[in-house]
Amino acid sequence: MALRIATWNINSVRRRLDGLARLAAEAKPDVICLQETKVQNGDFPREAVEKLGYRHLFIHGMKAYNGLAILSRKPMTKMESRLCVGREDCRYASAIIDGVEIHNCYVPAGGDIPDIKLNDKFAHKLDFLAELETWWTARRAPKAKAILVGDLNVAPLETDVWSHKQLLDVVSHTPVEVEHLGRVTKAHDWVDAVRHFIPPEQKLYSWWSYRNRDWNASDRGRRLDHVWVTPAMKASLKSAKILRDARGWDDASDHVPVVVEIK
DNA sequence: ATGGTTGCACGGCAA
Repeated sequence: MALRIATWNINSVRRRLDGLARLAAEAKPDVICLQETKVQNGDFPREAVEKLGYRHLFIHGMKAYNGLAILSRKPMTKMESRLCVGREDCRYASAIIDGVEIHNCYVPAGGDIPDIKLNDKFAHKLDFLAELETWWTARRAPKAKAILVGDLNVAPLETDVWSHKQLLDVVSHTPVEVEHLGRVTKAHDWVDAVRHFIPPEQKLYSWWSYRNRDWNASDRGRRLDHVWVTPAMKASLKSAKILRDARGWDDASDHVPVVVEIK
C-alpha cells in the first residue's frame, strides 16, 4: 500500500480550481482533503475535480461557510460526516481508502478574543476540541490504521508561529488552545507526521494572513494545518512537505497544502 | 494602538 495524501484549506473551492489543478499536477496526491470549500453540495465543481483524476468524491458542504471534501483517485467506502458540539457546521468528514481511515477536520477558528466569557466563538472552538478528545478516547484503537488531517486552527509548538511571545495572547497559539489540542493528540496517541520529518527546532508554517503587504518578506506565518497518523502507521511514514510556494500562486489561499507520503 | 485582505453574496460576517 502506498498513499500520498494532501490536506488544504482551500478558502472556496470554486475560486481555487487553478490551484487545485496545480496541486494535483505538482504533488500528485492520491487523496486530497479540502477544508473551507464554502459551497453547497449541489454547486460543488464535480466535473472539474473529476477531470483532474479524482473520480471518488465525498462532499460535505453548506452555503458560504465551512465545508469539507475528500477527493480520491482510489475507491472510498464508509463515508461519514459528524455534527460537532450540536451544530450543523460541516466540519468533519471521514472515509476509508485502501483500508485506512481518513478523517478530515476543520476546527473553528475561534474569533479574535481568547476569552470564553467575552467570545462565543472561542468557547465553541474549545468545546469542539473537547468533543474531539472525548470521541477519540472512546474509539481508542492503537493498532488501527487512521490518518487525521485538516485545518486544526491551532499552532501547538513555539516554532509553529513567527513569534511565540507575541502570539501567546493571540487566538491559535494561546496556552489553553494548545492544551486542548494536546489532549486530542493524547486521546489516540496521534503522531505528528510533519514534525516526524522536520525537527521541532525549525520554524514551520502553513498559513500566512492576507493582511500582510508581503507575506513572504514579513513571514509572519503559523502552522495551523496538520497531518496526524496512528502509532501503527508511524513506521510507514515516508515523507512530509508543506508546500510553502503555494502561498505565492496566483489567487492563492491563505493556507498552503500539506502533503504526506505513506508506504 | 490600529488596520491591514479575502470570500460569499451583495450587507456584513467570518477568517
